[in-house]
Amino acid sequence: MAKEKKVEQITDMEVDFAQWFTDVCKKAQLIDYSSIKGVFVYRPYGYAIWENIQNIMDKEFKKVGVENVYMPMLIPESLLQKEKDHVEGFAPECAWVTMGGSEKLEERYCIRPTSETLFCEHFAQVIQSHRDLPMKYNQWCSVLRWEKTSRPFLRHREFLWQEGHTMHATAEEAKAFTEQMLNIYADFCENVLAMPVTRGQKTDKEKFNGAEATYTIECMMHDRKALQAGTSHYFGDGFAKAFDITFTDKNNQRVNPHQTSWGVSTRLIGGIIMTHGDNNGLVLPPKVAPIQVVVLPVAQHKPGVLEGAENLKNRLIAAGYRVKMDDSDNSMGWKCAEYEMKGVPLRVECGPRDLENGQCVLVRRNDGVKTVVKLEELESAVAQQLELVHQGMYDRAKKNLEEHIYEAHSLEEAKQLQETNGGFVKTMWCGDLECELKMKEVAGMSSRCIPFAQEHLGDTCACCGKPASKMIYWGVAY
RNA sequence: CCGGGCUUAGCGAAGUUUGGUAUCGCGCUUGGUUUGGGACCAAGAGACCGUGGGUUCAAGUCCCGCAGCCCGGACCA
Repeated sequence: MAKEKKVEQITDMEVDFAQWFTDVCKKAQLIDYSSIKGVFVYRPYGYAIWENIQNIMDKEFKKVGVENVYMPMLIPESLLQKEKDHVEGFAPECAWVTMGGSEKLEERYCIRPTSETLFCEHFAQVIQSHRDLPMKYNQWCSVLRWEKTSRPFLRHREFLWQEGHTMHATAEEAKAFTEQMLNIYADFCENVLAMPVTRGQKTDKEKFNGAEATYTIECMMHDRKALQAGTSHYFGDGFAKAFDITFTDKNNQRVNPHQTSWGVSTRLIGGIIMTHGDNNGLVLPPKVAPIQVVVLPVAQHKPGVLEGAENLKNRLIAAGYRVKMDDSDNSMGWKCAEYEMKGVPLRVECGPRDLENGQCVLVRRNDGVKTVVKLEELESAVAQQLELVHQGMYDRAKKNLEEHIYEAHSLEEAKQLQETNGGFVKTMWCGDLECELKMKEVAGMSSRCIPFAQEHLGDTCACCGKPASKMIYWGVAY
């Protein structure tokens, strides 16, 4: 049976989840290590996933009026230091350019860890009037943060991302836009990546340096650890004041605009791997899979088989799918295992017996289910099966998320639940940093978010017993 | 950044204790037989043993530094 068959060379996830993850990244040819710690090579198959993410997401950005720009990679130290909280947060992990050719530079330049300061410098130049607002910019680029530990996709020193930066005339409009972008991320994760998310707000401890509020989408991986998949920040006018960004409003008053920023990174690919993968390898969501359908001719030396398979391939390409046909000399078993490891959502098998009967066999990657279809119904059957793959993946991930959210009313109970089950532990929380630190110390969990969908679990904080009105999710995070 | 383990062909390993001709499996190349779940036979190619020093007649093996990888911890929007 397809489902039980194991791909050799990949460590079982039940044995060692971290090793399984590394094996999948390497064997599915997503990524390669370079000679510098934390700096990775994105191989064609891995980069293609990112390109598909970019294409789909970029269209969503443009629907809400966002324009793409490109900012410099270098930030002068003096510019970086203009906003106090911001520089304090990022200084420890900045990398610096100190030499230009053989000359020592007068001022050192930081390689961007994020580009708020560059955008602000530019906004100060180009914003004059309320008629210039809102200004909604985004850039696709890489950033550099000198992390102490690194893992493929989850924590790189250099990683690919997009960072959106917008300026608005009023606080209300900026706040609303912050939430709108978070919802775009959340919908993208669910509808495109089949990854269910929890939407909520970060605590002050976890929020972005310099932000007034940070909103987040949190996902649960197959090993029940949490992954922050995207964030959207409301800045108020803090940066605008620090960078002297002003505009003349309708009443001819000079005032500061209100700002947002929001980003997702190639960490999303890590999320895909750990949400959907299994012991046979990668399982890719159909909408971003570099190969959506692989056509495998069976007994291809027999007359007519190769032509028949080629015909199916061409029809699917014409129908708009990303298709590959493998007519190499490798055995059928080898090919099946290969494309399972690479997570191709749908396999089309086409052999002499199938062609005689005017049919082919579709096999879903996520659950191994085989469907025999008439050749004339190929296009509609593929569309239907890909939809079922997406839905099956989403349902499984949703079940994993929902079944591993536990309710606790004390630190001890939270610790117990985390140790036995993993997942999210939800409690009431008074809002004090002390209690957040205590939870980390006692139960090893950080706060993940204060969900928008609040529940009333009681009247007192699970950590200190004082009155509490907020419900919060805790978890062990990547 | 702290502690532990590791680095030998594209991949996975043996060889390191006791210094003395670099070994095995998979993969790769060529030819042939195969092909409905990782096929088989035959002949080949492929390694400055992570890197820089040192000890020695002689270093994959012993000593010192550095880099990278993995596992914990701390740190991390």
